[in-house]
Amino acid sequence: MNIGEAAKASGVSAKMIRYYEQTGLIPEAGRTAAGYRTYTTTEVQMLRFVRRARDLGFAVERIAELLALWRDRSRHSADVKHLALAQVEGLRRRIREMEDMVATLEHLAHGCNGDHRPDCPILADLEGETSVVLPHGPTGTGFGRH
Amino acid sequence: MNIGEAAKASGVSAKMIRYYEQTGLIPEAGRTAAGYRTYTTTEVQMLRFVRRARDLGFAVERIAELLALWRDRSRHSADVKHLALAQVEGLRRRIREMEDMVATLEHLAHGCNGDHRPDCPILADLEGETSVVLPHGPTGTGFGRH
DNA sequence: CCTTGACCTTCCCATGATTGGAAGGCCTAT
DNA sequence: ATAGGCCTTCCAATCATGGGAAGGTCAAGG
Repeated sequence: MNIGEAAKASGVSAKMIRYYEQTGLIPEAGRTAAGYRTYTTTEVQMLRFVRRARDLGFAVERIAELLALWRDRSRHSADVKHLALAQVEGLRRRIREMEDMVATLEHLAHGCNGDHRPDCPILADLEGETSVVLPHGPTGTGFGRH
Repeated sequence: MNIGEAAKASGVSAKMIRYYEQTGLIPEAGRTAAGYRTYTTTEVQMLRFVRRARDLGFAVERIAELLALWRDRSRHSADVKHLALAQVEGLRRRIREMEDMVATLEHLAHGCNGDHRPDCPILADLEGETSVVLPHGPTGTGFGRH
């Protein structure tokens, strides 16, 4: 299977397959006499693994760790779980940050008439030194506050 | 006021002030005879505006629009409000995507023993073609789910 | 007056993941 | 044999930010 077919079968673009190979995330593919990369179904499976992990928001660096565990048949599932939960933590932190932004923006937008007049508390907040930074309140799971 | 003081007063690093000037987000600063950039309190206020908008997650491109409205004394507050609510939309969409990831990861992690044994449904999911993609519900607001 | 240290200037490079394109080689079907 | 669709490598751009080098400037103190 050449790189185009592997791309279609795995959902990873040919460009990215070469990039992953170049950066060492995946091993170098075999080559035909003409220099074309060839892929086995096992390698396509690995590419799908990478794709799926990306879809779950894992950084490529973490995916390298996941792949190492995947290949290690004497791995401890605790290590895998730890990576997954660390990822959850990171996602939740970013979600919280964005929720704070949403809360602030909605608060400001609520006070804005949204008509033809120029007066606008949103701009007033942005320009002033007394900004309304809404903290994220006691909502949520209470996880990972630090 | 030179760039270092302006940076301290606005919360925008000197590096970023030069970058914003170079990319046209902010106008070119005045210069001393020796070539040092100088900043007035008005310009520092503009930098604070930019800083605050970044804190609310606005892309620099949007901030350019916000600054244009800020400067336009015959603006319509509706335009400002529209930008703010569009930003809320964008944030909510990204939050929803990440919440989907969290839900999937937690689902998978929940099924993982997390002990010394190698068996792990997380890896099984990543490698398989039958992935458990938890969808976010029927296109609601994405609220009230976790 | 000269040195020192803290500032400033421009220029280049790196990040992370991804995409785009150019120039050239290969393969297959007509 | 030629067309077109693949493939190869290399180079550049994205977005916002930081790091650092090489060199000029300024203020304080000896």
